[in-house]
Amino acid sequence: MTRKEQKEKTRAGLVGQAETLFALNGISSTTTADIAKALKVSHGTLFVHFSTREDLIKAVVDEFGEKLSTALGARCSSDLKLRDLLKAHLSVLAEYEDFYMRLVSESQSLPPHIRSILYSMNASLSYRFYRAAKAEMDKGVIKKMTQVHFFNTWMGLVHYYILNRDLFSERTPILVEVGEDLLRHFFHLIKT
Amino acid sequence: MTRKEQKEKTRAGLVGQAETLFALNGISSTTTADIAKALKVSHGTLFVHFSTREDLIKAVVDEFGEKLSTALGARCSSDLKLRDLLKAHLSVLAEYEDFYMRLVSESQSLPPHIRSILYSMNASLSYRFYRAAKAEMDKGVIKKMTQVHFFNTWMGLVHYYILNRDLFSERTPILVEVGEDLLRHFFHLIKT
Amino acid sequence: MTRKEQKEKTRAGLVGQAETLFALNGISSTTTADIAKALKVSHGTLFVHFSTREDLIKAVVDEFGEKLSTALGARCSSDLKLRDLLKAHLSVLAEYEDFYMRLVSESQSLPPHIRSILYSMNASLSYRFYRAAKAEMDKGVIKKMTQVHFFNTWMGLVHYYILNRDLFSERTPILVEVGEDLLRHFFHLIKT
Amino acid sequence: MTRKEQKEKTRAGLVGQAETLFALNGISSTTTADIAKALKVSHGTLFVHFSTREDLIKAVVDEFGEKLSTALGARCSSDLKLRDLLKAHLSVLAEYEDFYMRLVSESQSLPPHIRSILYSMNASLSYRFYRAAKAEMDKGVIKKMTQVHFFNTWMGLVHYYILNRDLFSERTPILVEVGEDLLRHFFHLIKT
DNA sequence: TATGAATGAGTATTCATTCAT
DNA sequence: GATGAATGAATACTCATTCAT
Repeated sequence: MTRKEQKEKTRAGLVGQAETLFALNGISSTTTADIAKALKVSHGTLFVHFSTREDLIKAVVDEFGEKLSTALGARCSSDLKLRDLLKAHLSVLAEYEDFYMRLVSESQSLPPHIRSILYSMNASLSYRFYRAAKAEMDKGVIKKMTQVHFFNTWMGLVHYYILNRDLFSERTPILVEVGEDLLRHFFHLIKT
Repeated sequence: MTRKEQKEKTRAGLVGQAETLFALNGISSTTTADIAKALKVSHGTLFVHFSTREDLIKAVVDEFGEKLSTALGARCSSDLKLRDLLKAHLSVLAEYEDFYMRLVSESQSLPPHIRSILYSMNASLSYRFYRAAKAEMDKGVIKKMTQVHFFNTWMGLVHYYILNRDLFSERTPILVEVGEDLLRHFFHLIKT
Repeated sequence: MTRKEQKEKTRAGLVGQAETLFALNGISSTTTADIAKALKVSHGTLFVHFSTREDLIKAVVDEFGEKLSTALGARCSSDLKLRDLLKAHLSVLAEYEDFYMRLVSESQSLPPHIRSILYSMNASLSYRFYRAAKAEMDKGVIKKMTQVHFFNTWMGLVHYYILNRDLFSERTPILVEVGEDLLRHFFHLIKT
Repeated sequence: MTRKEQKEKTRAGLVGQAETLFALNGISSTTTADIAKALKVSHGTLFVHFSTREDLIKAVVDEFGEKLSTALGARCSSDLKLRDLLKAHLSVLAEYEDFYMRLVSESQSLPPHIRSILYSMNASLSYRFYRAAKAEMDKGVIKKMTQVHFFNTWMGLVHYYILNRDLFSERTPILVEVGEDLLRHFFHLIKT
């Protein structure tokens, strides 16, 4: 039992250190040796747990997806209003902003099966947001638009702030800094 | 003179080949050797013209900024209406979409002084767009908002489509595929 | 007793799996981990039974030598005629041809004390063959020659076919394919 | 010119050192780092000249094939008698015996396109030998047999001595030690 | 005794950069 | 000024072996 626990601990440690270093220096500039060193295990140990660097990256992204979706689930009762839903989204992203930024920024250079994790995270998000938005569209409070348009507008804004954070503030997480403003602007856009 | 011309020609050739390869395979996965080979000059020659790989990247981005701004200037008389201005923007970006996508996507891993070139490209753009937008805001046709908000909304959408192009269409340039739709949606958002 | 039996069983299993994998993929490209995995025991277990990879190889070769010599013994009454003896030799080698090929092929890269096992296998073989051959030499049926010459000629031919089997047939074991022909040719050579 | 010469010199040096080390320690246990070190160039330099370890091995084997065939050509006028032809063969192999032994011994673990170099070396040899042998068969001096049988018998004997040289003498090259004896025995076998 | 997680010294290969010609 | 051979520090990955449980 202790044996399995120890293994899990090391594995989790590797994933954790990887996430930290990825967030700090970027995914592609973090080496497997860096990660092992950060956890103070031998370089070879990393490959006991992940047969490939890519495998480790996948594990990190997978875990990140879980974390994000759990955190979002915890913060959202199902009958949340649109504004609160988006606010929750921002606050969750803010919490993991450093890594999320790297993920969004480097997703192009990640293998497709890893990039697709990001996509599927967003698919369920899009659906949830639109359900809340639809209610308000029907009430005539906000403009009618398709689910894709709605989601792209929101994500476009959020990602733009994240990817260009050094343009907007030196303080981080940027989403805490500009979150209120972003939300207000978004609602200004979509209200009828 | 011929000496200087030759030198300039080689330098320009390197910049050109670099841009092509960056667009094709990404900036970080293009090696200096690839670039020299593409121009059929020796690997060492590249370092006669650029003391560092980073220097070359900077030159490429610089030149790209010029090209973009020239192309935009050529397509825009100063009294253009907002819609035509944005349409022109899209058509210029579409023309250089492959490289622009790499630039946006990898800008995080580029050194700050290169990333800042991107920013300054956008600064003048933002001003121009807002001048045209302001006219329509004053007429009450579109919602009032700050220059920054206006620009971020537009760029957020454009970049989101570019960075996730494989989500929206297999055809490229994506901005030609979805340009009309994007414009329509953007005006739907900002109209009063 | 059960303890000791279990231990012996594991040890034997390791030797068996090793032989199988050596035959299949070659000795030097089979890892200790592969072997343990094939027997479904832990990697560490292997080193409980054999303190070194080399030790295991030695055990495999030892056991193989026994097996070969037993099989040969079973097929040969002591008063066998030369032709039948050689035929028996071929049929025994054919049975274990895959591993035998690896052994002959890689023996140069094996440590001397392992290679010498091969040699001692052959020593008794040589003696046996020569005794049968001597009888026929005395009768004047086959040419007179020394034991070493006789044995080298036979083994040279056999090994040449085995080591270059892909040159002679795609079917395996090669010794079944060409055995008849080989025997006929050998007797053609040695007959007076 | 000096430039090209220098390059060729390094390349040739690498091939030469590789051959030496391959002969000394075996092909598969010689690392690219060993080879570079032996020539006192950096490890990276090796990959300027050979994009792959396999490429280098191929070059070594190719060059070896040339050398062997040249040396054989030099020693053989076309109207040589069989005995002199085989004697020449032995003396050439003796000269390069160490490497030849490794080549024969490890050919099984070499990629097919390299192994095929060995085969094609032998094909022309076989033809040459048989032409000389045929003449003597027609005269009734030696036994009639097919080209393949003739060649296999000879090569089988030669390779057997080479591969098991430590069995026959401590002195090397073994083919010098036992050459006379081998030839005499071979002719004893084939004479009518 | 068996386990299996951890080790660490390799291994081939890459690439921006240098420098003698 | 251009060349291109050489460099060497990295890089991901391998594997026999060890050792605490």
